[in-house]
Amino acid sequence: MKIYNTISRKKEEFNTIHKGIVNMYVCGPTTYNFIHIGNARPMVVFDTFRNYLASIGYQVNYIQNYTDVDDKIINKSKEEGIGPLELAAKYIEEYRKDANSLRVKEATFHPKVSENIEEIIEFIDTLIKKGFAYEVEGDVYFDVRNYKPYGKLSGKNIDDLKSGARVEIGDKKRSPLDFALWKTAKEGEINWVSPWGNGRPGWHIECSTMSMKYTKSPTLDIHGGGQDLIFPHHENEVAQSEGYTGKPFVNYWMHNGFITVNKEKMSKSLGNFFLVREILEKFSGEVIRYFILSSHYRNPIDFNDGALVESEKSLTKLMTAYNNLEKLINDNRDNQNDILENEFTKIEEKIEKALQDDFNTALAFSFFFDGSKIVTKAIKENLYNQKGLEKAFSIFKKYLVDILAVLPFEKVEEEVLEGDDNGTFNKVMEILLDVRNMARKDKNFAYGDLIRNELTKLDIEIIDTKEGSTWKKK
RNA sequence: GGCGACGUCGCCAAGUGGCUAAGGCAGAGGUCUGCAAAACCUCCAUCCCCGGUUCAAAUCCGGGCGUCGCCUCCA
Repeated sequence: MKIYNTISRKKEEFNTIHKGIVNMYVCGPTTYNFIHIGNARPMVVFDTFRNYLASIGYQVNYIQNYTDVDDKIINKSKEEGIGPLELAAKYIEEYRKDANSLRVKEATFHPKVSENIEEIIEFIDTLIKKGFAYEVEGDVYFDVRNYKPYGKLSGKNIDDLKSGARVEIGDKKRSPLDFALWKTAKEGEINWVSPWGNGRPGWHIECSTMSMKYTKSPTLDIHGGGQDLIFPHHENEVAQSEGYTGKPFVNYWMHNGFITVNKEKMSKSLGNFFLVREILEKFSGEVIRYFILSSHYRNPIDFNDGALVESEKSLTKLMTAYNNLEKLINDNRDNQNDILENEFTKIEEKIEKALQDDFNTALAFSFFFDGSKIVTKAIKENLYNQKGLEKAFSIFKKYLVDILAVLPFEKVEEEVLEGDDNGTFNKVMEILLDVRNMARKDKNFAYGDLIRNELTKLDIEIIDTKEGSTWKKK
């Protein structure tokens, strides 16, 4: 297994600290809003990696935090007129709904900041005692100058950073690079009692504290997140964690690329984001998941409606093959030909090779398109037997259903036409189709085609199948 | 300005030294269908530019040009 490590900028052979166990931490959401498709990428990507690692025999201890104490939450809670923790709880619920739609499974632990304050205070206190942090008027800052390797993850050096750093008016920090571990509470803000007065944790400290607590280990095997977290968030985590333990914090740093819109980064501050909630109205979660996994996780992907339409079509192709296999699986055909078994043995090897190489999910998918072709051909030409079917089906199931989790899926139902309140329109359409089919039965195709053509002009498509005729809005 | 990533068919996207440069979408042709749709089959690129290393480069090195990200909350 090879994994690209941000800190070395190379693919490295993956070895865990404890044999057979992976301790993996991925930065979770700050829960003050619905999530957008950009937030969905790390969720989907790391969920998939977790599934894969489990499939090759690791016990994966997967931790994802919920940041429920934060400036943005405090501000939003004022707007919505409810308490910050209440607001966070509400959006955690919403987050879980979206995660569920995207087939992202629960982590082993989902620790919250508000439930780990005691540990955070202990962590900060130790940093002060070790000389890595200092207190000023109720605030506590990490002293970057005292942590020499600062910058090793993001490849920056302290002097460059200093010259470009923003100095805020009234800043109490000794150096502009120092970051807050503990913030004094402003009037009326949520706060906890600490040795430095009432306040709350800074942003970075939670990840260090909770990752160590829930893995019971000073060193993580894998720490993941979006590329934009490399600096300063992850850099700061390294500093405070290694300051605290004196041991390496993370063995493999993994960072996913961005989702862009018209080649521009999607972000809340730019306002060019699409909520997962909105997209789910038009496409199923599996389609979104396929869209994300059909590029390598470190590459940028550009989001647009067309891309999802394309993803849906591609996925439909795989779905068709999967359905065909499922239908025939109990056929008990006794045939000497073992083409499916042979081909799918080879396909599985290729898939494994792809996933072993820094989780190349895009490449893995391509083998399923080849596989689908083979399935179709074998069925059509009657060149299959029970063993072959079972082999092919088990490969589809293992990877597409369980690990990549994009099958089975259902297309999101087309909405009924505007202005249709109680199904009247659907009934009218039914009548129209009945009339047309009566005409077709009488071989009066001119009438039938007239109806079809006129409806086509209204963007309504008629589809004839053996079972009957249906329609959909284009 | 500092650091980093990337540039492969009309679009998306694998491939990082050597068989015919994967796969998907779109397009073309065909099978099927009363006609359509769906499904299925077939076809469709020498890799941004220039120079170098090598028996051999999309793949390594140098130089351009271009795109994007981080350096401020952000997945």
